[in-house]
Amino acid sequence: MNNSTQVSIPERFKPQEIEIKWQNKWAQDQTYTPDLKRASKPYYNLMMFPYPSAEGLHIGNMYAFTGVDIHGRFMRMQGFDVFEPIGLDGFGIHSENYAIKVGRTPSEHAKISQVNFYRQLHQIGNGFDWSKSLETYDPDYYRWTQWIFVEMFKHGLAYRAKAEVNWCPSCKTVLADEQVIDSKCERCSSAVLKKDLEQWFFRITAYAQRLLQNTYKPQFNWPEKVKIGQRNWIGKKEGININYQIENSSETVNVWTSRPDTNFGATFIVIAVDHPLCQKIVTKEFSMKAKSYIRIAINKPKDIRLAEGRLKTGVFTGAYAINQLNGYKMPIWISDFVLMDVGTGAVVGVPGHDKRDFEFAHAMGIPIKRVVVGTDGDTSEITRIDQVQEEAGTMMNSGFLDGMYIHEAMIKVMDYLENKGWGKRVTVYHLRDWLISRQRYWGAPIPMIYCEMCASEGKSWFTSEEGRYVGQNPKSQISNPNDQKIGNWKLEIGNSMRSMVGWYPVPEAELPVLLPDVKDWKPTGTGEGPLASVERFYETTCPECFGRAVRETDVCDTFLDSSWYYLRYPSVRSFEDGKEKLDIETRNLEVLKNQEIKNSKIHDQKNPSSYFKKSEILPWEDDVTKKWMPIDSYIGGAEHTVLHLLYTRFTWMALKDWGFLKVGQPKKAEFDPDEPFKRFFAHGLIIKDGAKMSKSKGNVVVPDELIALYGADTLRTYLMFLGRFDQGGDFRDWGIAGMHKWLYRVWRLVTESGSSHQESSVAAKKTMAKTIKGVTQDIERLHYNTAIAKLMEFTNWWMDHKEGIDSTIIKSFLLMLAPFAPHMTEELWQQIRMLEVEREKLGNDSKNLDILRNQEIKKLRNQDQKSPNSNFKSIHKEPWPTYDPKLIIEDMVTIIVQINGKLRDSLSINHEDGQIQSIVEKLTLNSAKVRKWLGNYKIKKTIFVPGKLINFVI
RNA sequence: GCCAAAGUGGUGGAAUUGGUAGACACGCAGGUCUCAAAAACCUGUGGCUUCAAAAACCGUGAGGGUUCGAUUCCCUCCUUUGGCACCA
Repeated sequence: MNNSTQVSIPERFKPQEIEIKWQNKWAQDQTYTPDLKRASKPYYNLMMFPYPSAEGLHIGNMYAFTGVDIHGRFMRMQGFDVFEPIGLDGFGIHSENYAIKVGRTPSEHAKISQVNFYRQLHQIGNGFDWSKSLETYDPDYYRWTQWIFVEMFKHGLAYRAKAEVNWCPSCKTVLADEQVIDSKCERCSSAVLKKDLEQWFFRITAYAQRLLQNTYKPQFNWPEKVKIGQRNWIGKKEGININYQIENSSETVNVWTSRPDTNFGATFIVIAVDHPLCQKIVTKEFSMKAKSYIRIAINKPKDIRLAEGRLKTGVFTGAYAINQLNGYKMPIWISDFVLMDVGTGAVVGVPGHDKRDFEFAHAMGIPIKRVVVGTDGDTSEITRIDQVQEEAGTMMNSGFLDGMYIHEAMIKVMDYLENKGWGKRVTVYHLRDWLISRQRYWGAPIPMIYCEMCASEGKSWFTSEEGRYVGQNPKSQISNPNDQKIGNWKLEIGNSMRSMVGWYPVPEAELPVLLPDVKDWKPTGTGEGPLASVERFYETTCPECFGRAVRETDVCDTFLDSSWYYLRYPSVRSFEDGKEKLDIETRNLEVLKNQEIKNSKIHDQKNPSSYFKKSEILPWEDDVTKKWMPIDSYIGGAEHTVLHLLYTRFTWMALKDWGFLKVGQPKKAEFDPDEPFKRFFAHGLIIKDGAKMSKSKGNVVVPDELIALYGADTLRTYLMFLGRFDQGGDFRDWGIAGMHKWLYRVWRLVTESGSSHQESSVAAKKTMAKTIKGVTQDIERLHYNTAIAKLMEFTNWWMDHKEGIDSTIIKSFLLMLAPFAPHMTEELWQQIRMLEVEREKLGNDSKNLDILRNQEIKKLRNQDQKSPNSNFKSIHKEPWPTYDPKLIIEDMVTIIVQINGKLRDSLSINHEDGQIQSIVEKLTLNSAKVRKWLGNYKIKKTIFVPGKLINFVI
């Protein structure tokens, strides 16, 4: 450039050095550790915690966490006390299988992967509060998971019932759905069978109505598609249960239908292969055929049945049910397309108005009756599937319903059936109860004890002193103002009492039930979990009669672990200052020691009132919970938008109903305290080469190498630039270098102009004002990709106008870049601040500034990280930049000139004139271009949008 | 089959409520600097017609509609992705 030897050489951009330095500084400064008790503007920024897989954190996790972190950093700069915790959802089948594969126990493996995950989570540069991290396999955590199970039980929401599992006869073990491939075992390829097992369920259906209703409240700030997902899953349907008398029998068949309006067209009944009536009503003539059909159908795996498509099979029972409406004799069939666990396990067939019923009737030669006329007016007989009339219409061939529109007929016929005592209106839900039991090892043991002795006497916890006490005073535990919403509490208890004979929850003082270390376990061959072969685990004494008893050996579904973790974060036990969190082993020992002490006291606690006393000891601190709940923002993957969120909402509601949860109350109606999340946002997925990343496809990208090469700042910014945060993006390796180039350019622009101190030009101020406005709006909407684009636009402008940019503008720019590239911006920010301090001391003696600057940078770099710097204030705690709205108003506007809606010219005009149609019209019509296009045509119409557009219609 | 989301240059993607389609980037091409290379910087880059410029025309999965004007709203269809699945 010039001959001067004094030109300062910009400091090289060394992300690896800078990043570690600032991560340490932030930790020392506790930049991201809010005072949970004293925070004045709490903002709980929650992200879905990761499932620690074998490979470690992958780029998809990093994408999600970075997006959430940017939101958190933005809110912090808006003046909020942001709490952003992280943890590990570490129980579950994948960890268990992987551990088996590498020959470790799951807990050994968990320790290794925990170290790896936390290392990776540190290096991505998120503003995590590391003093509050948790792991679901930590006894200190699952103690409370078990406590929630116990409370579910005590409140009648946990019960046992039979449910089908996948069973591999060769491995003698239960398989998860995902371990079944083409109805064969993933490990040994033998055919998978179905097996009925007694399992634990949570009665989430008792909350179905409330879970549904809340989604319609205006405060329910979730994306529409996620709301729809929740509603469809709950799947509320109004219908009627009809009891049909079986001819020549004392039995009746009970059928639920949502279309009783078409009941005059019912010509048959179908019951499930495992319906109890199968044993009772089949006539001798048909019994052989029926038995063989049932035997084959009952073991037919689900996917084989699916592969057979809509092909309808079935057997006639020989029995008939009478349709009371018209006396029609409906043959009763048995078929595998009817499922026992849906509705009443029986269907009434109306083949004229249901395609599936038509297929069945058609295949079996059952008569088809038309009872509805659609808009096409077709009243002919229905002989082809495309004639099946499922849409709305008018009734015919339906006695007293004839001529009515179906909706009117629906009400009339339901009233009629109810009046006659033949049916009863019933609302059903697609939602089924939550299956908690897993016949596995790596999970929280279900904290229940079964006592054979008590069972033989018909006793259970519900007949114990404590159980009776709670049972008599349900209201003392439930603070639910709208009780009918959760169903009849006493009834639930009643239901549980009957099926729970012999069962006792592990006394709270004995929790946690520790998962024993097992070096080698084998399937028991009975369908029980691996713990069933660990004698020292399952052998115990009955809390009631002190006789020999056994523990439940199933473990909890991991969805239970993740249904309450956000409640634990703010109350995670802090260990002594300066001490690292205890590792699992040490903590296990600690808990064991406590348990010994507890065990010795356990049986002193026979006084029922102690139950209530103990309920004061909770997994959370009331004051902290009240301050931070409900969650301000929850962001997570779209794949969890149904199950995880539904279970979480249910757990929250239950804990709240029982009075365990003290929630912050809204001042107006800005949020709903009945819901755990004020706002939920679903981010998109990162794909690679057009497909979701998965190990089997071999397209998993690991962030470590990329961070080593480019630094976390580059990777973060690149990931956020790929596409809109709610839509995900396609990861390509070659794009990241471009992002690195840009950040380096920013580095150079800032360091090069660091020593200049001229005034900003008006143009620069305007450009920055526009940038602040745009970037702020984009970040608020989580449109990070366009926010980055706007910052890039600014740097492009900067390149051409270096002389007009002062440190105020540079600082605004760095503040906006800070959430994306937190390390680099911190470094540059601190350099500028030091320089400013020095400049104040020296006055504007520019001669020495370059030298000074280099000295300061050296100082900064070599700063002893251990010595606290009282002057330090992180860029991440600085307020977000603001702008003067007056600067946004452009002097000149561009008016688009259209003729018949096509762009023909544009006109630059000053802002005021651009608002006035007559001026714009006059100027436009003067333009030669426009005159050429108008020719001799007459202008029929002129459309004018002030400041934007004028359109002549000719 | 049902539910949800999406389809825009060679590529990833932009385009508040309908108002300049392709912002920003990647890639590519040409250039400056250099002995050379890298880095950096500059210029160009939807298609088509054209030596070029200017200009016109075509263009947001396909077809139709509403409108002065449609990537945006409506209808039909096709394709892709995710979820559920014989749900009575």
